[in-house]
Amino acid sequence: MNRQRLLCADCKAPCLMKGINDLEAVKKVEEKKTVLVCSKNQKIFHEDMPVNSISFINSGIIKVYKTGINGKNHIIRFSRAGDILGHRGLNTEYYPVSASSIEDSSICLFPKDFFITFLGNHSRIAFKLLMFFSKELENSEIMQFNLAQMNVREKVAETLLYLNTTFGTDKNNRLNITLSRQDFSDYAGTTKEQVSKILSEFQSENLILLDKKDIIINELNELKKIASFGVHLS
Amino acid sequence: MNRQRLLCADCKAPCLMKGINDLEAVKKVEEKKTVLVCSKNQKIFHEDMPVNSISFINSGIIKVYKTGINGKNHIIRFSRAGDILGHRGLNTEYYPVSASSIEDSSICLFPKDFFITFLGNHSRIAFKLLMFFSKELENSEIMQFNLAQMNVREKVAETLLYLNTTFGTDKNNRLNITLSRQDFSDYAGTTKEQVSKILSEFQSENLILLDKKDIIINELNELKKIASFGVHLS
DNA sequence: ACTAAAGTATGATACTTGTCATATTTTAAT
DNA sequence: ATTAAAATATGACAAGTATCATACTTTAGT
Repeated sequence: MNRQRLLCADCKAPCLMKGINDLEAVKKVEEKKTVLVCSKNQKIFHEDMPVNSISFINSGIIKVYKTGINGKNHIIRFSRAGDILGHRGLNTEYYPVSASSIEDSSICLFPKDFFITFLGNHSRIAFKLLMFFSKELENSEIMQFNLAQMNVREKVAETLLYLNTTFGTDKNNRLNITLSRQDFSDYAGTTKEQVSKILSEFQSENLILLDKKDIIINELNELKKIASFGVHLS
Repeated sequence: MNRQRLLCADCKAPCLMKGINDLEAVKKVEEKKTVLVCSKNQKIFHEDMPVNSISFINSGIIKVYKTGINGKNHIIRFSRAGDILGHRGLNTEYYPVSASSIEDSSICLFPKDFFITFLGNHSRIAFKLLMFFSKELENSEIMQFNLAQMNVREKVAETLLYLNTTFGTDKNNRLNITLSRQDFSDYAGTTKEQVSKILSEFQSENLILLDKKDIIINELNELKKIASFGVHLS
């Protein structure tokens, strides 16, 4: 792991700290930072753990979820480079959700107290964060709507659209994220068997192509039609 | 309507502007305020309307919802005196949700531009707002979880708990809010018929009592048990 | 007080979805 | 390369839920 890459000043991830021209401040931020490098399937934090830091993802993909019964979790979002992590710990002593890596990842941690003080001294960043929260809330409310009103086929189509928008595809329309059926269903709001069935269905309709663990999107517009009445995440 | 009651300085609603000791600022806020008095079932704003103001509810109850198909909406929340309304318009040009009064209500509107400038000049209030958004996000994610994982009986129990916590009851345990079966189901994430059936079921189990449009909560603890595996809104 | 309209309750039915069982494929370790 | 373990696919079935039809109750307007 190249430690050099994780200096705030050179960081390529679009984290919230970005855009501070005050080099003095960047240096202070740098000093307070801890870098966590973790492999696939590591737990970053768990519900009811005390919140000590607010973090930004430097690389990798993290799932944020609530643990349900019988190992059936509900995944709130998949976060990637530049995304903030644990921000909901701002107003609570204990995490209300869990987070695990689904790929090898590196994460920059800032002590919560420092982060809050920093916000107090940088109102532009505080405002940026406020706008970010507002956007997050919008997405969450869209998720509510979709979970409440879509049938399984629509939910699976909508999840494909979400993954396509959030992680994109390579030049061959291959999704830049690989999920287990379980993770897919925990996000979509159904079961792993239903996801298997519907994805096979989509494949037989030539909307997608299943290649090992990868998914290739053939007919984005058709998928959009299927999830058409839903509101889409952005 | 007593216009006097709606002076910011005397306002009893716990709105976000509260707690500013700077009387000069309060006066400025006062000047920018428009008061909207509306009767039951009035639309306050609708999806895709341009956002001109951020508001606080002075009295009454407002439902905030997304319109779905066949008149089946999804209600995001019921807001009451002191709650902020249209705050999601902070980062968007157009409202992502609709809002309607379900009781006679009065609402204080502040121009969006003024509100944003005001936040810039009062970082403590901006921070309060940030914490509020964080809390809202938490509640929304809990809703996601419940919509994804609860069965109908659990959803109905959970909705009763939500109404009980949010609006409370009078001394006879009569809920301080009256909803149509349709609104109830639009919040719970099911149909009006299912709500009728489950509420009847709860009544026959002596957990609640249905009295005209009112609901009397007899066994709060039993309802909590039914929704036990769910995470509860606070 | 009467009447029409709206809202609610409830049973029957059909459809959707989750669960279970099993076969097949993929992955990872030796 | 071989084998065991894990993940996935798929069909059969059961359970849960939505829809529809209809009766009943409540509300609001005359």
